[in-house]
Amino acid sequence: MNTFNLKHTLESGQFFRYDPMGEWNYLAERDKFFKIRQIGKKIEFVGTSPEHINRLFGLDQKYSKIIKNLAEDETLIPALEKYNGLRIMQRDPWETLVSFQCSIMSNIKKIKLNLNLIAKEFGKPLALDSVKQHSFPNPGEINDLDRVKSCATGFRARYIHAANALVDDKYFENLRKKKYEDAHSELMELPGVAAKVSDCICLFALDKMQAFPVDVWIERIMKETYPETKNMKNDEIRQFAWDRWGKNAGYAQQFLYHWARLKD
DNA sequence: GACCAGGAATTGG
DNA sequence: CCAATTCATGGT
Repeated sequence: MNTFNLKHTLESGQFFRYDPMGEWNYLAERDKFFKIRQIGKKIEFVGTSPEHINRLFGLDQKYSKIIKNLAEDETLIPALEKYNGLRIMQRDPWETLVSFQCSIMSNIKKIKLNLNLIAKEFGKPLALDSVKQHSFPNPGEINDLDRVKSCATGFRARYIHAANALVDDKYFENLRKKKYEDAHSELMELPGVAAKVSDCICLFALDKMQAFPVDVWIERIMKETYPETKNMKNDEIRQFAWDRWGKNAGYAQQFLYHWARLKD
């Protein structure tokens, strides 16, 4: 198997409903609830299929090729080495959409709280070993604005509630087939989805590996690392990223993000 | 570029 | 303990 580091991957702001318990990590996404651990190079999991694991953690990507390509940019090398094995996940698009609608003016801890409350409020009970969880509701099932508000979502509740009525799983499968630019702009038609949130969905759920979400962390680290971006606006930073890293821009972003958040 | 958004977490009393 | 303040971030 290619290089994979479970810890780096889970802790890099792509996935929220996971709980470490001893060596194991319990993960919930949509109707799946499973546990996974990594000991040395060995990955073990219970509660889902190898296909799902390969897909979710991007284990079928040409990782060494991507890293080798990014390493041509010398400034990335420290991050590439330190967080070797960090993968871009390929998640369920619907839960990813709601996750990043929740991310507006929020933080990882609170996003996690919001998603678990939504699952508890609208999903079905699940259990593995003696650990309890809830499935994430399907599109169309988050259909009561007051109950969405009761999940501590605040002003985001109306975004989530409105998007819930506009999409279904098929909508996302169609987006997956489209090219990045089209998928990106279509997603922005949804309430609570502007460029950044759209890029997160493209990158983490729709196989659009050139997507380059620019949040405050990326903006900061880009301007520190590449002085020529100092006065750029976010969409100019994205263009800079594509000029520099092309189709691997998404991976560059993920390493930079993790580096920016953990370096100090 | 300014303005706005709701709640959790933390601090101060 | 409760009240006040801080924190954190992206959409419009």
